[in-house]
Amino acid sequence: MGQLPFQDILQRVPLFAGMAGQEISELLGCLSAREKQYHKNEAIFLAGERVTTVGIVLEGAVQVVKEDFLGNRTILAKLAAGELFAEAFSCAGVERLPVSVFAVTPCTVLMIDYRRIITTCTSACSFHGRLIENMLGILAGKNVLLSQKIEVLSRRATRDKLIAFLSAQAQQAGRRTFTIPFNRQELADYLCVDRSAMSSELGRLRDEGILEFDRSSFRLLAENPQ
Amino acid sequence: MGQLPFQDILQRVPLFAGMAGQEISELLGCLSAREKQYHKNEAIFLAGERVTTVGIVLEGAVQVVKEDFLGNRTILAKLAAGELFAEAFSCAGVERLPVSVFAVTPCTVLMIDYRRIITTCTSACSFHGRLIENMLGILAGKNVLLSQKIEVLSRRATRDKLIAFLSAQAQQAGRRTFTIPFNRQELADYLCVDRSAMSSELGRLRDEGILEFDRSSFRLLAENPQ
DNA sequence: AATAATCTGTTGTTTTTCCAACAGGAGGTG
DNA sequence: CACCTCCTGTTGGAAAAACAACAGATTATT
Repeated sequence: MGQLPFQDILQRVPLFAGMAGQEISELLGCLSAREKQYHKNEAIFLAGERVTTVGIVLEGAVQVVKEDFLGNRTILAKLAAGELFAEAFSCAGVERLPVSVFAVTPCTVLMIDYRRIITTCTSACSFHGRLIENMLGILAGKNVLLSQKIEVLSRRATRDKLIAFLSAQAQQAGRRTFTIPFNRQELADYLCVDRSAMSSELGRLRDEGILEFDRSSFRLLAENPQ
Repeated sequence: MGQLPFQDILQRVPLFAGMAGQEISELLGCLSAREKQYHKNEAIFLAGERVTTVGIVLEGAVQVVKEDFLGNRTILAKLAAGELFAEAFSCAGVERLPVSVFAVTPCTVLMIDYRRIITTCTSACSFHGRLIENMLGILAGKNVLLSQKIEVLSRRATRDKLIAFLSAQAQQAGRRTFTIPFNRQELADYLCVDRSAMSSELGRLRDEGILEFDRSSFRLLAENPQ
């Protein structure tokens, strides 16, 4: 690897949190990490393949895409430099990749074999432990976010989705007044409901004295019975 | 620890996959795992606490519960012997537990400190590596399942939820004919829709020649354009 | 075999959501 | 300031889902 060409990016990758540039460089050698180039629109992974590698975008952007049996394509995520992909599938050892990954621009990707990550090398590389810890933390953190979203999406009514979401936000903030990281359209997308219907429902909740809001700042009013 | 009292259960815990009883016993010592007893209805973890331990149910059953700011309680999961809990929150290092865990029957729980898991002991215990690998696999597997569910729940219409779910099932089975692990009510619960409305929608899809079904076995018919 | 319990599909009514369209307000720019 | 764009709230009609209730099948139980 020698001089790290993407040092600035690599240092911001959560997988390498807590490591300095030189340490990352050593680690990458120990992991036999390989840089790969892709043309625009080229497939990085195709659904159905068996993958055992974790990908890190170093340059450009990639898209994670799912196709249903009717041929409908859904873009599940768009990843920029520094972001990880295929990590869950690799670590879980799924037989067939249920999604495809494409380069949306010409891009450079760092590929690391999952088995290299979990196999602690007895030799020098002292940061392997930290790597595994980071990986565990990343997967667990994603888990928490996904569970949180499912909890919200499990509510059938828009009203209940809003209450579930806002409750969670308040709980996270630790107080009844808080701001959300979404505008109305983004919130509607997150809740998977229609923006205008959601807006009406927010108005109704306000009229009923359950909450107050102004733009992205909210305040829950209903008294907790306990 | 000496003679493992819950050996049969421990051997079925995914976290200890690939280890024999004696090996698990050694490992538990190295991890300083502690058995704890709880009375019926006793709180094991309370929302708001900071947890750094992974729990494993050895005896009895526990419930994971979430409460929103209106005081509505939702049972997120009911866990039986052999099942893990709080692992994602511990590994992710969340500051405040967003859920509570209660004993629904008198029960015995094995508590393992997360930091003990990630810190490989240099000494004897050769299965520590496997433990970490298992943990990674568990978190990643859950990740895949949660993502799959979100993908389905993100569809607004019941029809689209059904197609997304059945497509995923077919893809997993590797063929167009497959059986699902749910009856109608369970499927409706998974999709978070009304059973009768879902049933009607299934009928409509059948009438339109998109799928065939009998009980829990399905067959997707629409020709894939590619 | 008879009975009970569960599961599934169907239907009509009520409620909710979606959709499209518009208007007021905030913020940015020339 | 005038103009533009983006964001938010509102409304009315169309569509979909929820709900309740029931009947025929299937499965389990006695």
